[in-house]
Amino acid sequence: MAEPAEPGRAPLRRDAELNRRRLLAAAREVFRDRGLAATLDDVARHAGLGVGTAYRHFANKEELVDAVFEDMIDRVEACAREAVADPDPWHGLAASLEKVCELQAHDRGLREVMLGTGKAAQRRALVDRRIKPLVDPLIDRAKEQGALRADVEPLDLPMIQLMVGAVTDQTGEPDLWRRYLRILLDGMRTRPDGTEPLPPGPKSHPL
Amino acid sequence: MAEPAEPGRAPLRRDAELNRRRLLAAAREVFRDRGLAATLDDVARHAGLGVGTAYRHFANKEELVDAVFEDMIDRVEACAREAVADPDPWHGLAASLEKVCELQAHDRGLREVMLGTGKAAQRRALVDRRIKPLVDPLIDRAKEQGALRADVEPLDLPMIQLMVGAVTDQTGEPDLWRRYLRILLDGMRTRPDGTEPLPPGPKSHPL
DNA sequence: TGGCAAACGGAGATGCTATCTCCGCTTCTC
DNA sequence: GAGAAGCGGAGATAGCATCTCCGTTTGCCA
Repeated sequence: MAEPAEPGRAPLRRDAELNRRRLLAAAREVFRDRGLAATLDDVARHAGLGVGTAYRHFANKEELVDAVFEDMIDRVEACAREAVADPDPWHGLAASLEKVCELQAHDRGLREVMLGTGKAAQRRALVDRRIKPLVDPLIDRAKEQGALRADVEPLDLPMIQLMVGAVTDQTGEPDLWRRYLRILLDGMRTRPDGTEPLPPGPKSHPL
Repeated sequence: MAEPAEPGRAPLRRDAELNRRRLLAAAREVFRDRGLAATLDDVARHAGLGVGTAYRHFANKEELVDAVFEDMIDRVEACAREAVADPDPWHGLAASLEKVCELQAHDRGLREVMLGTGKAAQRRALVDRRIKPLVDPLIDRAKEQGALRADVEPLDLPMIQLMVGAVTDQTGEPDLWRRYLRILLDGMRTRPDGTEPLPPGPKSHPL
């Protein structure tokens, strides 16, 4: 009567269902450590299964990436919500960026989804649609508070992520990003001594 | 008697010498526009020559990249020297970064050499060895001047370039980098209201 | 428990792309 | 004008990722 697996799919044999989960778990690890360029063969081996099995469950790699990516969206959104709840807008904004950057720093696959081109860009757009409504008001509040310089725009935030992600990608140092995020945050705070206005921001969506 | 071409190489037939130059010029353009991933075949076609000719002049792509890269070093160093001559240390430092970032922004091949891994990293190290002695004193002077925050380190500069390069790479917008370089520079200036100290910098050379 | 459908495994077919070679033909040079 | 130097570009070679096929194993239910 009950459906142990997702609905809309004919129920799998017990071993098949187990293997499906194994594949998803393996994919999460492999994508996290080696990025989206990993092959389905890699994932299958890491799950202790044959390639054929992988291809029975997922028609191709994209499908598997999509499946894994569901998780990522939730984790990213959770970060944003948590940070948005902060009563101090500036602190909330900074914390929000820090959270997301931290997620990215530990997960190469996530970085590639958040910063990449092609399919990755479409996925990233999906996150944006869920995150933007949460974070945009935070930006306004931080400006009213006088902490965030007035010429910062919402689209600057993904660019910050991009830059910070590049640091981790290139160096492999797991915590170095914190230093440069701090510099960027300090650069976005209003200064008592004023600043020249920022050069123009992204024309449309930057990624 | 005179050697019209570089010394140390048996003189080439006139047409061969011309083709060699054509190849170098084509390589500069192709690498600039399409990055180092372009093939020797691409370069040859762009030069209006056959692949065979390309391989007679350069044993492989690496050799060609090295040849083209000589130019790049000189241009980058020229930037640095020009900016170092600035009497105002902070302004000189900022201008120096801006110059290099501008070069990078117009040249995908240069970006890949400056920011890439593998062979590219070794080449980039070569630039560093020539640039660092010029720029390091500038950092010290800018700190003494009180404009640059004291916890900035020399190795932060290549990281800035990295981040700024990532902006251009991802967006393709040719001037967007200016905005984020400005934010980074503002983040590196000392603030009248003080700042928390920066998280630790790169352990060794970051790239 | 027997038997059959479902699922598995993994070698290898397929397709793609980049690197580099080879040799008949062309162009310079003396 | 003859011999050497250089050219062109088809195609050999190699590497790699995707996905298929089918003989074998496993779970399921009567």
